[in-house]
Amino acid sequence: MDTDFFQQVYAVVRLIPKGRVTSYGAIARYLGAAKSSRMVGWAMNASHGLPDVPAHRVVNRIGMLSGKAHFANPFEMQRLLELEGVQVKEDQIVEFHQRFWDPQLELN
DNA sequence: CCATTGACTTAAG
DNA sequence: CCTTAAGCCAATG
Repeated sequence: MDTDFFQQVYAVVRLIPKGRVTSYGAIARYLGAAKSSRMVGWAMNASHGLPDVPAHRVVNRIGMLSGKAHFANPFEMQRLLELEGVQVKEDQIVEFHQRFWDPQLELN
């Protein structure tokens, strides 16, 4: 389980800076599985109960809160984001292009 | 074992 | 940005 794909996803998600967000595809690309963005989503689905995996900082490529329905309640994801200073309007992250954090570029 | 599903992405129109 | 279509692959039925 050490080099599990899921574990790698969690490792990257934990590195997302507060107030920044990234996409499933960006994470998948960073892990060398560019075409497996869906599996990143699966990993997040399994991340429930893990101590510090900020799943709310991971959205789809246009900054929409596609995973909000999978939280305890659909408002939790938006609430957590706004708590970190990320503004959300109509289930979409405001100024998404600015807020976007690409592990491939920023983590290096 | 085959079929369907899905917290996705890209390309084309 | 919307729609349609196709690719992707683990999990589930």
